[in-house]
Amino acid sequence: MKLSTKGRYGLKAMIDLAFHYKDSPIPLKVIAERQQLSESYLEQLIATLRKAGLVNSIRGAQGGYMLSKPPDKITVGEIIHALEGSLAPIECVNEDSKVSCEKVENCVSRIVWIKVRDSTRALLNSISLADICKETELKE
Amino acid sequence: MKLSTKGRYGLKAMIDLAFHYKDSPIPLKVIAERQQLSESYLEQLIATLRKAGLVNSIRGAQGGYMLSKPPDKITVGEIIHALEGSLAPIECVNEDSKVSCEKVENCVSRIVWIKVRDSTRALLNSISLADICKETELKE
DNA sequence: ATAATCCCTAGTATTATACTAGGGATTATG
DNA sequence: CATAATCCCTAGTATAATACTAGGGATTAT
Repeated sequence: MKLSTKGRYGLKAMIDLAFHYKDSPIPLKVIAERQQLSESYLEQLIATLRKAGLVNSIRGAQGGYMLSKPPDKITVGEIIHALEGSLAPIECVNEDSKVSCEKVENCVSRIVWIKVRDSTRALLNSISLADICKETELKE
Repeated sequence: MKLSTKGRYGLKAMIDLAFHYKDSPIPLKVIAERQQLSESYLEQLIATLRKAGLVNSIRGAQGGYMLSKPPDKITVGEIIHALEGSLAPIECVNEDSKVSCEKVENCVSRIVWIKVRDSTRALLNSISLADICKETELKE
């Protein structure tokens, strides 16, 4: 039940962008330094986020990345879904996938995994980047 | 965020044992056949469950396994914890582990993972094997 | 005595993760 | 217009985890 570094690092990068939402485009190099992540690895993660429409990029000198929407319009759920795929804890309750198990109808444990999927999804969808920024500022 | 086969198969085996709680010791071979799982792999999983005190075993002919407590006293949370370890989605919010991140104090995303851990834990601890048996019977 | 069972350890194929490396395309700036 | 700063893309690779298989020993009902 572990999240991979894709989700972890990607979320960190997004939170970094949210904190600097007003500044404009932040080069990946800066994010990588601030969050202590490998730049070339982060490049791959942010490519995924860009394709999912969560960040915009500006190429060339003075370019960089920025959120595609204000921080209160982007949820952790969207970010994790883009990076890690479905939140389904097992394949047979993954709606994104076509693979379905023939035993679905009488699978005894299926009920449990649907509940886990839905509860995690509801929780992550309820937290926006703005919420995280707010909570973090309060602590300081 | 996927569960491994350890958790999935192990839970299936436990549910199987719960359904046959009144019958006496069920040999692993029978569980493996009913649940369509590899017997020797299941052997390793049930060893973990036994060490965690969730099942008892009887050796020799006519032996087998049985739940150590009635199905309403065993939760899915206990089973998954035994098989998969902590439910913490990332290491730094895993209380079982000694490894701690020095950046804990000002880690922006930590808050999120603590919430995920706690919500999943609460959910899984609230579901007992008896609950699953009940729900499954209702469907039939 | 035998067969049915649990119990234990070691090995192994496959896959996923977490990167690194290298080079091409675009654009602001002097 | 040259250059440096940036994004963009693909391919490779080391490590670790997963999901098993295999083989044999210990125990006990019949």
